[in-house]
Amino acid sequence: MSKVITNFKDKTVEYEQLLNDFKSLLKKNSLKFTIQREVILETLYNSDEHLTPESLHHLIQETFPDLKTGIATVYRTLLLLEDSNMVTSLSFGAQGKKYELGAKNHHDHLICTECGCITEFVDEEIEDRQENIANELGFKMKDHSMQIYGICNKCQN
Amino acid sequence: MSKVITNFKDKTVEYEQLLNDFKSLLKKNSLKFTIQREVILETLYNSDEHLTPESLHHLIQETFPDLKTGIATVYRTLLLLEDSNMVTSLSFGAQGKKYELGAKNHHDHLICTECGCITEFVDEEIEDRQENIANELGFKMKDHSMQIYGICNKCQN
DNA sequence: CCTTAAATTTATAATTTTTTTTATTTTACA
DNA sequence: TGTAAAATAAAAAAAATTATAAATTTAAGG
Repeated sequence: MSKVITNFKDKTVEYEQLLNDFKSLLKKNSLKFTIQREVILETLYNSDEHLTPESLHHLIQETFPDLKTGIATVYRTLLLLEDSNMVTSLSFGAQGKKYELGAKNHHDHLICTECGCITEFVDEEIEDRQENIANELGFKMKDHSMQIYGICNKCQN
Repeated sequence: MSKVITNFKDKTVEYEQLLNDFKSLLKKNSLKFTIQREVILETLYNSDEHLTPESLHHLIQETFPDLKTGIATVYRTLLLLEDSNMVTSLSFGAQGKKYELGAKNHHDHLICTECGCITEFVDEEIEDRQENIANELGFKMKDHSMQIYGICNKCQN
């Protein structure tokens, strides 16, 4: 049975975990933990939206007006996070590329082509089947993403 | 049972069909059928790659050196084709947005994160389940896309 | 097969997005 | 702390995308 996502986990604990993962990752690659990188991770975590580099940058500037974070740093950090599979990027139709935190919770997307609204869901049957398909084709699965495009309830009226 | 895509259909007949669909679409919207639009459709059809606007433009210039097709026309036409659901755009990981002909044949993607190779497949079970999920959530499904990321057979060695 | 209005095209400019550069600051660690 | 390595901001550069205008092409009717 598929269900719309709701998140019951303790946000604080979950974020600490995520932050630790990030720190380990950096250390492993002799990269440095900076306030900018933390702020980017934290902002991604606290946002329920799917963010473009630009909207993420705006959000950071609003939330942390004192820290002058450059757009280039946002790009660099997103690339880093994406390379290490901590964030995923998606491109929905005509709109540009958007990023979201992968580790936060896995889910797939229902995207309304009319209003652009996004509903997240997870479905065990599909999850299982994907694993099987990868195996069948000699593929070692790491991750996946799925989008269903259509018209949402509201826009059908 | 999922299977890797192989295409047995008569390419010529299939393309004619596609071209007719395109012409109908244009007529319905009082748009004009131009040689540039045909060339773009044809090039998309003949390519097995997933093309960026730029690579599509290059390919067209190589294949039809006499026709000076501008990059802006490629963008405009891709937008038109995308709006009318004849092509789909996808963004795989760090790479930019890529376009492929939707009507050609529907399929999902297995993407190797090591070498970037893409295997296409289709799986009835997943197709059906997606339809059901959309219905369950009051969504009128139009299209979908799915990507499985992992390491391909070759790169596992 | 002409004529004509509407749409499209090219070429170019303008805009937007992304990446690189450089001088300066920050971090990790001895 | 002191220092080397790495990261940052700011600015410039490069790349990608979109808009504009003059010229060309298309579709449709006579």
